[in-house]
Formats: sequence, C-alpha cells, structure tokens
Amino acid sequence: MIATINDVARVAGVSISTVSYALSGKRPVGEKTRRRIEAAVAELGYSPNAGARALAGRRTYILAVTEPLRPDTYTPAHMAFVLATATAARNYDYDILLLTQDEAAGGLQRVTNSRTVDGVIVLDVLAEDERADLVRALGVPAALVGLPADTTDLVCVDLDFAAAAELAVDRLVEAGHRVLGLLGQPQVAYQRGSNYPVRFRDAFLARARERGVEARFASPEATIADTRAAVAELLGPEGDLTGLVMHCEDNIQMRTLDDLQERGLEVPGDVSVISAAATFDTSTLDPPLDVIPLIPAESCSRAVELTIDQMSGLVEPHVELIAPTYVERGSTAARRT
Amino acid sequence: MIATINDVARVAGVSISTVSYALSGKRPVGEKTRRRIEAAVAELGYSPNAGARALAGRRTYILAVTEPLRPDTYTPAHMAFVLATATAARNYDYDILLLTQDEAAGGLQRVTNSRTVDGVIVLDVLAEDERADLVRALGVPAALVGLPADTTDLVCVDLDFAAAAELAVDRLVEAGHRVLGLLGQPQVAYQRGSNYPVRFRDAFLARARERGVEARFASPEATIADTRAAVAELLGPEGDLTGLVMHCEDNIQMRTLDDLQERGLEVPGDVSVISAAATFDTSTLDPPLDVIPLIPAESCSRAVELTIDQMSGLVEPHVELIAPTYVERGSTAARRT
DNA sequence: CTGAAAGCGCTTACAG
DNA sequence: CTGAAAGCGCTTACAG
Repeated sequence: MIATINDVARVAGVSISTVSYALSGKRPVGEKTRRRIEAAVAELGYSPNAGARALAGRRTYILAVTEPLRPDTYTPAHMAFVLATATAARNYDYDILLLTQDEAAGGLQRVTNSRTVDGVIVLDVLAEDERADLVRALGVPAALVGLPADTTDLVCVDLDFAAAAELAVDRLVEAGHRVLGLLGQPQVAYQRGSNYPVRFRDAFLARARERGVEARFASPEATIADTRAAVAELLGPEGDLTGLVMHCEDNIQMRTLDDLQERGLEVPGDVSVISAAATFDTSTLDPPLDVIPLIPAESCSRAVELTIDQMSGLVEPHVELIAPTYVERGSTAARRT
Repeated sequence: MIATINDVARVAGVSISTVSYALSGKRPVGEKTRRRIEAAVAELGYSPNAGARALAGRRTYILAVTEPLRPDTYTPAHMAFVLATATAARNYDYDILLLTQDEAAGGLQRVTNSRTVDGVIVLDVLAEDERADLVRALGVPAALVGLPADTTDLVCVDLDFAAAAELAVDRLVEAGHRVLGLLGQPQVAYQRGSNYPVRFRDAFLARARERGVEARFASPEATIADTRAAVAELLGPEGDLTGLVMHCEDNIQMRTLDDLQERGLEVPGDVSVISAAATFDTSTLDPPLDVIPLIPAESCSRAVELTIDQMSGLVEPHVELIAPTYVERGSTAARRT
C-alpha cells in the first residue's frame, strides 16, 4: 500500500542503500542513478518512515519544546517564542513536540528516555527551574531560552536585558533627561522567578545612578486603574519626569500612551518614551515608539541551532547573551529647556 | 549504555516477548514473572525506544495538532485549545506535534506520509480550509474542532453555536426583554471564514425574530473607541436595550461592563448581560456574568478520542455538536416594568 | 503461562 | 560509483 524504500529501489533498479544515500546525500551518487531514484520517489510518493529512520539512524528529527504557559503569564508573548522555535526547527528539518505545564518535568523525562526527541528547547525559564536541573541530569542536547540561577553545564540563550536597560538609560540621559521612570511588569513577575524582569530593573536603576540621574520604578498589575496610578506615581507630584521606559505588555503600553495624552503630555515633546524588550510591533502604537526589541526568532533560532549542534558534540555549555539593538521611531527627543 | 528490552529480559530472566507483553498488557503474564520484570525495569530505568516501538507496532503515539495562529486571531483563546488537546492526548498516552501556519498543509502531508504521527487534530477550522481537504485526501485518522463548509467524510466536533445563541435569546425573552443586542466579533471574523461567529449571529437574529423581539447586532474592532461606539449603537438613541449578549474577547467584555457602569446602567438592574461562547472565566468580571461557556477541554478531548478510535476503525465520519449549557451568575434579571 | 523468531523500514559500516 | 548485509529495538503471530 504505502511505498517503502524497497519499492523505490525496485522501481529505480538499484539497491536500497543507494536510495538511502541518494536521499540523504551522505555518499555521492551517480548523476543518472540519482535521476532514476528521484523519478521513482516521485512516482511512488515515497517518504521515509519516521520510525524506521529513527531506529536505524538514531535521530528522530523532533525537538521537545517545554513552555509551561502558566496562568499568570501573558500568552501572546509566550506563544511568539513557541512559534519562533517551530519555525526555526523547520529550517533544520525538525518538528516540535509541545510539552505543557502539567508535565513539564515528567514529560521531559519521558520523551528523552524513550528517544522520542533528539533534544529539548526550554522556554520561559525561571531562576529556580526544575526543568533546568532535569536537562542537566539527563544530559540531553538542550538549550534554554532565558537564564536559570545556576547555568552550570547548560546552554542558555537570552537577550542581554541588562545591556538593554543600559542602552535605554544612556539614550535618555544623552538626550538630556534627568528624571527617568521604568514602567515594569506586575509584581509577580519579579517574585516568581523569571529573572529577566529583575535583570532589566536592576540594570536600569544601577545605570541611572551611575549616570547621576534620578530613576523611578513602578510595577503595576495589568489593569487600567493600576496602570493609571503607576503612571501618576512615575510622573511624580511635580510632573518632572521626562524619560519613560516601558517594559510591560502591549495593552499596558497602549493605555499608558492614552493616559499621557489625556494628561496633555506630548510624546516626545514632554516625555520621551522607549519600549523595551517588546515582542510586539511598536510601530503601530500611537505614537509609534522607539524600541529595543526582544526578537523571539533571534533567541529561538539560536537555541535550536545550539541544540542540534550538540548532537554532533560541537557545543560546550555556555551562556549567550544577545546584544540589544535600538530602533528609532521618533518617540524620544532632547529635553525641553 | 541506555537500557533496551534485551537488558530487561536478561535481568528478569525471561524472554523479550514476555517483557513486551508484560508492559503492554496485551497478554496475561504470571504474577511473579511480572514482578521480576517490573523490578528489572525500575532497576535499569528502562523505557521503550519510541522509534522501535513505532516501527514494530505501527503506532507512534504522537498526534499532529494544526493551529494556524493567524496574526488577526486572539491568541489566548486559541492556545486554550492547543493546551486542552495536549492534555487530552496525554490521557491516551499520546504526545502532540505542533504544526503552525507556514506549514499547515505541507506539514500535515509530511508528518502523515512519513508516519511521524498516528492522527491529526485540526484546530481553528475555516469554512473553506485546505487542511480539511487534505485530511480527507490523506485518509488519516483526524478530527476537526470546528466546521468546514463541506464536512463530507470528515469527523468534526464543535460547540453547537446556533443552540447557544438560541439559549441566550430564550433566556432573555423569558425574562421579559424585548430589545436584545449582540456584541459580536470584529468584522474580519465574519468574513474570513471561521463560521462559528456567523452561526452564532444568524441563530441569534433568527431566534429573536421567531420570538417576536427586536434584535440588534454590532461588530466592533477590538479597540476601546470602537467598542464604545458599538455599545452606544446597541443601546440605541432611546436607550431601550435591556438584554445584551456578548460574543467577543475578554478585554472587550471587560470594557463594555465598565462602559455600562460609566453610563449609569446597572447589571442586571437595567441591562441583563450574558457572555456567550467564552473560553475565559466570567466569574471574575465585575459583575460576574452569566455564561454559556465554550469549553476547550470538552471539544478537544472528544476530538482526541474520536481520532484515536478511528485507528481501530470504530468511528465513521460525522459531525458532533456539543449541547450548550447555561451557567448562572446573577447578571440577568426580569425586565423592569 | 512463556519463548524463539520473523519482520517492521530504515542507516551505515564493510566490500568491491 | 554501487551493493549485500548487519543491525537498530521493538511487536506479534506462531508454537508449545
């Protein structure tokens, strides 16, 4: 019924090993032989049996992706990473197997022990993350997108959040701003353990201190009321804030821009605004925002690449921090004097 | 290095077939034999090689899930279905392979032809959906969550959106309301081809006509301004609307409740409100809303079940519409007279 | 209740 | 440049 490599070999009049090599390219195959094989493959609609290929070749061409999608996290941003991983994987001929919350650790163990997957991509990493320990213990090819507290023996990729914060501060300071504010994520983000919000905040505050400017920080819940209060707090009783950095979800950024407008504050006339580590498009905001983007495709394709390279022993444990870039959209300006 | 069934057999002092049968339960195994096997499995940390199992047993225990996650769709609701599918699959010892947009059709073809998966779950089905045609052509075990225009030869599961709309209308009519409004989804949802918004809207309007009440419909974009205008339109110049059904994303429902409050309209005193086909929790809204829920776990676990049963030839092509249920939370009341 | 063995469909040394 | 064959690690008739 369904064609096997034997059928292809018979139709092409060659041995199955030649078919295999012709398809994998692991051994040169004569021009006309290859053409006959290709014709047979097309005629029969042949595609190699994944199980057989996995058993014989010790490669499944499947990568596990673990993304807990905890109830308190912001789905679209997290999904962007899953999608980016899927896309990157396909570039290496890999598919992804999705492991979700209830099974994060157990599932990882199961799919690696059973050799269902060749490697693992760990998303939404917490400072203390059992998946990190498990990956270390299993010794399976893996890359984490994000940094656990202990990165020993691990391959990790992440945006350099500290450098991103510094870049934002520098940019504002150099435009003459002396009072900066960071509109951060909800409290839980700083407590729960993803450490990137902390890395960003700490670097923001430290850099401001270094540069001798005042820095304020607010951490509102994702509600209209809380956001409004946080913005008021950042602006200060005297309304002397002129540089605002937003490291929060798109809704909040939108509302904050509305809020500034309602207060009669112009961007960038009165307040310079930078969106930091955004995974969404800030060019469609009103006004469009300067951004130091967090590009899922970047970290994820690197993570996939590093994982696959581990299979050939080409990669040692290490941490890669991706340098931030600054995209100008006209939402910052020199401070009014 | 890594234990195989041969190691287990040797340690347990039995043949590999007995090990296999003991683990699969497909043949009775003597009490003490089984215990020795279990001990060996535990000692060696054995878990069957997925590739070998797939090759010999013709089952991969992997299901493909195709969810396009188009840019214009609302991520959290869609992810709820992916997650529900993953959870349901695990109950049958299945994992899921995630197929995304760029590869919807090509990927389906690839993973079924290569026998990477045993079956397919199709999410976010459009009226005209190439994935439906492909599934039909491939003859692979599959279930669609949602209805394409042509369901011939297909297994489909979905909430009965028409019945849900009728339930909402009946409820309001029976409480004495004579002017009803439907706050629907953005225009694109009605045009693009997911047909559930259409099914809901049409049944809503038809039922209202049947029951002899006035029905209004609005289809705002997911912005504050558009939503506000839509609510105003539904309320009407005379503000005579007293029954509101919302079939839209959670943000919009929240804003609408705020809006009603700002207008000094009480729920349910002035307006009775029902949330329809919501995948989110309406009990945390202010006020909590009566809801006819759309429960991803329900459709998805049924879809998984139907797909797996097709592998044993137990299922014929058919459409299953899930009967809607009404959850009362106090947001509807008899019309004030 | 249990075992020996064929076979699933590939990949990859080994040979020529 | 190509082939014959071993072997990957299971499942499942077939036998007893």
